[in-house]
Formats: sequence, structure tokens, C-alpha cells
Amino acid sequence: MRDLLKTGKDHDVQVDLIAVLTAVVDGAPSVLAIGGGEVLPSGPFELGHRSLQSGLRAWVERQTGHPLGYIEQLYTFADSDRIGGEGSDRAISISYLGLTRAKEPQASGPSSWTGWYDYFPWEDHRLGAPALLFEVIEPRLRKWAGEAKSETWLRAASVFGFDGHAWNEELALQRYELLFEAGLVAEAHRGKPGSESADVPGRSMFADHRRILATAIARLRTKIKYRPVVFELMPPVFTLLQLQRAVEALSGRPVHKQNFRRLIEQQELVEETGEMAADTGGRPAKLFRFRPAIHMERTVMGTRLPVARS
Amino acid sequence: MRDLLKTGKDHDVQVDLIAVLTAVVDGAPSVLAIGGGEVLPSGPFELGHRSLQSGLRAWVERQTGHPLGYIEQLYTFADSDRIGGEGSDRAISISYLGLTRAKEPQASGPSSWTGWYDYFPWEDHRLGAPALLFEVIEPRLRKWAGEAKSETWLRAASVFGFDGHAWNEELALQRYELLFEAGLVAEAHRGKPGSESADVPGRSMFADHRRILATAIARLRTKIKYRPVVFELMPPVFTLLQLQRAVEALSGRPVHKQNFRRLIEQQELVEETGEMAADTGGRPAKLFRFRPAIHMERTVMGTRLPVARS
DNA sequence: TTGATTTATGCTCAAATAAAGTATAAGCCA
DNA sequence: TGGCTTATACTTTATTTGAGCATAAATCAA
Repeated sequence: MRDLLKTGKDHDVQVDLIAVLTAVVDGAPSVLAIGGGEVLPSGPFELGHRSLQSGLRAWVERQTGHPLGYIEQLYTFADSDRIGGEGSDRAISISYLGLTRAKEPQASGPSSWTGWYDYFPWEDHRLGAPALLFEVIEPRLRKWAGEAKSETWLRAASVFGFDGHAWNEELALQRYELLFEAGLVAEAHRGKPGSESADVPGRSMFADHRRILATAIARLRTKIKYRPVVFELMPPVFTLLQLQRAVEALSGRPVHKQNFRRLIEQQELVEETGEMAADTGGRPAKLFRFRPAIHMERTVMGTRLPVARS
Repeated sequence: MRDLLKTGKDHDVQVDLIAVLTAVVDGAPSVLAIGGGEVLPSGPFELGHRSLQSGLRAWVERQTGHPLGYIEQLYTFADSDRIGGEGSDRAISISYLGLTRAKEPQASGPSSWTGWYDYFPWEDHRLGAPALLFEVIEPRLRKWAGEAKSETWLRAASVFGFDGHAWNEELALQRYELLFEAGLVAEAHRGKPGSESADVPGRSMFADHRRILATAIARLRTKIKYRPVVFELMPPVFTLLQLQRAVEALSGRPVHKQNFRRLIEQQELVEETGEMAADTGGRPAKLFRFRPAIHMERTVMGTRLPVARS
């Protein structure tokens, strides 16, 4: 039966594993990278690896010294799907999203935590829509898209929240891809001559790593609303405001404090430790911990967080 | 820079592509399979393939004669993650979910459409919870799980909706995996001697194909609620009841007719064609078509369908 | 010591959504 | 014609959101 499906072993390809490991460092959602913040940890899937996940763990720990906690698969690409070059050798990349608490302020060795919004400055709406969205991105996209009624511009407007459209933080990937299409990011004209001057602000990365990061951000922003994943990023005890700040960091938008607390408490996701946080700067806050019993159930059944839907 | 990431080409592995192609055939959500309904269409990713998706298209069309429409990636497994056998040769499977309108009543050749619920009879709650859930599955899981207060039983109860828990149609994968763990499906004791007699009703499939199908069902049931994917399964014009039946088929639960119509219409997903359907059996219904303009936007921005949340 | 400032927390209110049911219309068929 | 089926308009009620008011409890600077 198996033979019916496989015609031979002469088409084997190289398989790479890539990790987007995220933590919230001093209120900034950050990603662990090497090469000065340009390269995501990665390496080939090898014979010695017991599974994809254990292979990934081995590579990340070797390259960054950071242990991998919670991980989930993101997406699998074939190189020729993305690098563009037809004749590139056959390679496949399997990307993962990892969530952790940042160890050691800045890890030793060549790896470091870099804020998401260094790569995607237009994605941080915690203090309102960033100026560059309207001052830089909108005019350049408009110029690129042509007529104000064109399909292309309508897509850009709905994805970036122009022309009265609401901002939707989950569309991080579509926004990056649109900028790429428009030639407004460095990755779009690598090797080619051209007008880098038109690039929108934001650090670029090696190969398609910034795209993979955008995929991770979009996935996490979606997931945080219905699954209790934030807790993977939190210390064992925390105040509700700290929890709120983590949600805001990831979703990139502000949250109504009272409603946030109401939703969290009514779902019984957390319980009081009985201690108080002393250093909140104002009235001391109760400390909470995640309720492990609920954790199990909610991991399966879902949660709600008050991040606007449209 | 690339060298930093790759240590050599001596670890190449075989990559398989697997498709779960779904259509609604006479009201039954169905999957296209070969081998008499036991095997999902699949084949190795080859040098000649321009991309993963085009490779998949080639295999599915060769094996089934059916064209592939909308597809999205489901999950990537390494064989040793699943088949269990440690020493199995290195192979990776990339699975895809495809949605289409069924061509030709029963396609020629060795492929055929088989209803999802032949494989997962406990997943069809359109006419209420099936009897086998309480008469077969609950007692066997209870026996397997041990004490009524055990972690294991609590998990089973919450996933299957026992002990007053609500049924959640999105948990199709978790349910299958639990039955597998409990040894209640044929796949759990292949090659091993043992009590097949305890197996729960439902067709099994080759290798882990039934698990892949469960993954597809769960994904689709989640996605249908916030993205207009049902339309991929519909003919160009349809009545609202036909649309509702398709949603019910996929989600496996009944929908309140009036509320369904209200939600669909208020979102402007569809428009009247002006024609009426004559053969509805009762009062003739208006015919609708999907609004393509909205399609573009909704594909990005999302939709709502009235399938209960918990 | 006091008042400004900051954070925490309890509570209200109105708008928007969702869930369920009532009522009536318009075809078919025996 | 009456019974059955499906279509479609509307009402009712409960629940969930989004937003804001008010008060409490700390710090800090004058």
C-alpha cells in the first residue's frame, strides 16, 4: 500500500527548522535572534532528531542558549515559493512559534532579544496609530496603487485601515506582504538595483525571516483572543495590569482596564495568591497566579480577551 | 550567512504531500479518497514541482482526476512523530485542506467521495447527539479512564461533552486523539494483538490518514465561523436553506434558520439573483449568489456565522 | 501635612449581539 | 380543500460588549 504512494527516494530534499521565539521584555514584545537581530535561530532536521520539535529545540538551544518552552507549528514553505529564484535547490522550511519568559536580561552569546516593533513600527498602536502610517506608508502605497478606486488601493486601505476602515491587528502578515509587493521593504529588491530610498522604516532581516516573524505575530494576535497563551509569557505571579500590558504588547493596541479585569476574573483563569505587589507606583495591587486546573480545560475549550474584533 | 545555518546536505528526507479534499455531496460533507475510501490522495514532492501547492495539485489530479480548487496548508508531520516506530525512515508529510464543488456524481476511476461521518459517526449532531456517544463511547471511555474524578476522565468529559459539558464541534481532533489513546480505534492497535472488539464504530483509514482528516474537520469547523469559506463548496447560485445545510453539514450541528438568514443578509455576503428556486418542496425560495466584491474584503476581514460558541 | 499623581478596583449604563420563538406567506400534494 | 413543507418578516429576552463614573490606597513633592 505504501508503494502506491511513493515512487522512489530520489527526490529527497533538505528540511530546515526555524523558530520564532517570543517573550515580553520590559513591556516590549520581542523575538530572539542571532546575527545582531537579523537571523532567526534555525538548522536542518537531522537523523539524530527524534521529532521535528526536538530537532528545533536542539538548534535553538545550541544557537542561543535559551530553552524552548511552549511551541506550535506555524507554516511550512518551500524555498522556491518565496525566494523567487526558480532554480534554487530544493529546501523546505518548517517554522514554529515559541512562547517563553525571557531568561537573563540580555542572553550571553551572539543572540539577543529585539522588539517586534523595530521590524514592524507600523504595527504598534498602543498609543494610537503611529504617525508613519499616514505620513509615510499611506502616500507611498497610494502612489504605487494608482487610482483611488483601484482594486489594489481598496485592498491596501482595508488592510491598513485607511479611508475610514478599522485597524485590524490580526492582519500583520497581509500588511507586510502588501509592502513587499509594493516594493517598499528592503527584502523586495535584494540583489536588484533600485530605489531603496522609498523603503518604509523598519529593520529588515535575513532571507524571508521578517515574513516568518510577521506570520508569527499574526498568528499570536489571533490566538491570544481565544486561547490562554499569554500565560506562557508571564512570571508565576503577576498583577492584572502586568497581564494587561502583555496582552497590549502582543495585540499592539490599548485595552480598557476595567473590562479586561472583568473578563479575566469572570472566566476564573486566575486566582489571588494573597500577596500584594508593593512596587506598582500607586495603590498596591493584588498578585495573581494562573489556575492550573482551568488551564487544562481552557487550553482545550477557549477563552475570551477584550481585544476589539474589528 | 547561509552557511551558518546549514551544515550539509547529508540529512535529506523524503517529503510527501497529502490532500484532504472536501465537498458537500447530497448534504453529506465528504472527502475524496482512493483505495476504496481508505487512503487520501498523496505523493512525494518532486524536483519537477514548482511549489508545494502545484505538486499537490499534480498528485491529486493524477490519482483522482478531480481538480483542486481552494487549498490551505493544514499541518506538517514527521513520520516518527506519529507512526510511533522510532526507526522508521525519515519522511515528512505536509497536509493540505482543499474545498471544492463535487464534480461528477461519483468520479470515474478508483477515487470516490465518502462522508466524513462514516469515519467519525460521533461527530454528526445535526439531529442531536448520536446515541452511540452515550451508549458506546461514554461507557468505554469511563472504563478506560478509571475514577470519575481522574484528570483523564475530566478531559474526556469536557472534550466529548459528557457530565453536563457542552458539545464543542471544533474539538474533532482532540476527540479522535483521545479515542486513539484509549485504544478504541483500529489505528491504535495495528500490528499488535489485542481487543479490536472494543473499537468504537467508524471506518478507519490507512496509516494516520484518519487523524489528518480529523485535523481538517476541526480546522474547517473553526474557520467557517469567521471566514467565508463555505462558498467554495456552493454552486454559483443557491438558496439560503442550501447554504444553511452546507454549514450544518460541516459544523455537524443544527442552525436556527431565521437567525442564520439575518446574519448572512446583514453582512451583505450574498445578493439576490432575481430568480426563484422552484423545486424547494414548499414555498419557492429566492436564489442568491455570493457577492464577489465583498468576497475579497471578507476573505481578509472576516465574517460571522451563527454556530454556537460553546 | 497636604494636595497632586498614580494605580487599583467596584459598579452602572447603554448599545450591540445573540438565541429563541411567533406569525404569516406561498408553494405542493392527496 | 386541508395538510404538509419551506420561506420570510418580526418580536422578545437575555447576554455580551464598550465606555465611563466613582472611590480607594499608595507615592511624591512642596
